[in-house]
Amino acid sequence: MNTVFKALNDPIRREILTLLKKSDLTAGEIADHFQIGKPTLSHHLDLLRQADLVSSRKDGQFVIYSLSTTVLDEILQWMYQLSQQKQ
Amino acid sequence: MNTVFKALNDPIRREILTLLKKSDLTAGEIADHFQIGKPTLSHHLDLLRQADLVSSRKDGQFVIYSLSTTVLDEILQWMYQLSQQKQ
DNA sequence: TTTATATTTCGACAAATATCGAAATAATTA
DNA sequence: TAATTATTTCGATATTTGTCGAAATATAAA
Repeated sequence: MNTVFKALNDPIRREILTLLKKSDLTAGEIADHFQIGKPTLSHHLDLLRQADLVSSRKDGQFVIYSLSTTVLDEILQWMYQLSQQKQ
Repeated sequence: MNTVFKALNDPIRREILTLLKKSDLTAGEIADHFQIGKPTLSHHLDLLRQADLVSSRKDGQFVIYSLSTTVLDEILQWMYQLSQQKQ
């Protein structure tokens, strides 16, 4: 839970998730969407992977990233419980 | 959105939300649940309030905190969109 | 095998963050 | 009014985080 909220606590990482929602992308393709260096992006991807918010697979010299939704569902569950009105 | 994820990115602050889900509490009552100083807790409450995740009202010399769910609902919405399978 | 491309790791640094004790503010009680 | 209680603000500090350039690793192409 900690790692997930940490991973979500950054606009670039949240934008990465939104990009990956549309389609899988290589690290380079993701980097093209932002004005930050490759090492920085690689670090962001690492944090997202640590939180199990994305998965990656190697394809030749490329690394392809995909969105993982399992953990998101857990957080959704937690937030839903909180947001329910008490009675 | 930034301030909300920032506020949620701390176990103590998330625990505070869970406590407030059960009932409204004064700053002191919240502090009693944790092994941290009053100034630190006051700071946590401030971040939660900045994110509109809690509201506060004064009652004599006490300050009573309550959970606010409006912003949680917005985040829920965002996460739900992400978690939905693409087709 | 050399060169080029894609990505990550390393080392460093500036900015942000959590924490604390002391002091300040506000309201209550003696 | 003086003393007490509840909470926040202030100033300082240690830790974490985002960022970068350079170097390392891995694969593909010439």
